[in-house]
Amino acid sequence: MTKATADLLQGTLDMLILKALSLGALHGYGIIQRIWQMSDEMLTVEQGSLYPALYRIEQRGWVSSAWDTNETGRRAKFYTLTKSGRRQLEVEEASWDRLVLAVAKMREAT
Amino acid sequence: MTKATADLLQGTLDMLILKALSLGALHGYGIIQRIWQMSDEMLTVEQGSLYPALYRIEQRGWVSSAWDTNETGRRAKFYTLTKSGRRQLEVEEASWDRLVLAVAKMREAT
DNA sequence: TTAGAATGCCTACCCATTCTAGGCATGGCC
DNA sequence: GGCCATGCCTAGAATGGGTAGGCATTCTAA
Repeated sequence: MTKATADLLQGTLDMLILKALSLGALHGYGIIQRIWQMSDEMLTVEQGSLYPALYRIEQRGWVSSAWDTNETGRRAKFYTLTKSGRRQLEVEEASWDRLVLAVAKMREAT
Repeated sequence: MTKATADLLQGTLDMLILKALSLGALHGYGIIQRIWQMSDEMLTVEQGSLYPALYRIEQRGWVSSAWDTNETGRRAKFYTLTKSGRRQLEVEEASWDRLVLAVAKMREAT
């Protein structure tokens, strides 16, 4: 997983994490890989960004976490999207869409 | 100009300012209004965000400024996009497009 | 067998940018 | 005269992502 991507914009990471978890519970390290794959290898999330973000997101009640073992038998902390998190994802996606639309309008403007 | 919009994402403001100025030189207060209009009244830029951003952008050589009088005879500081600023706008638009594309990929992913 | 890469978690600190909340001056309009 | 719009600016807070570490375990290749 080599790095070939630009930095994220501040404010997009939560949405990406929630989106990744909407496909099923996953541990932190796996979230990074899932975002990488889902985005066609365009989005790289750094561990130093992810773990604080997961903490933040859990505090807000959008995910819950539990230690478990993964398929290879290693201990890992699995995060699950909560109902509230699913709603939040919708909110953030809608807000993202509005911004993308607004910027598109700017592009068209003469 | 009532406020009916979400906050910008950190990192998008420069692009918006440069884009607004790509339609012609303008003073600060006018940039806010032009962004508001170009975006179909979706994007509100606060003065407290704009003026520091303009200072930053001028330091980087992307705009130049000069005091002048506007059409109503008031003194105002007019900003003009430089060659370097025009290039920067292209860079930021391309990077924006990449991010939008990557997020779209995330949306499609199963 | 042993070194290093990959997997997995975490923290402290830095840094950039945006917002809030003010201040100030001028001009137009009721 | 008073108020709103126009026009510029600043200080400080808050946010959140990045850099750069640390640590433990497991797998793989030399």
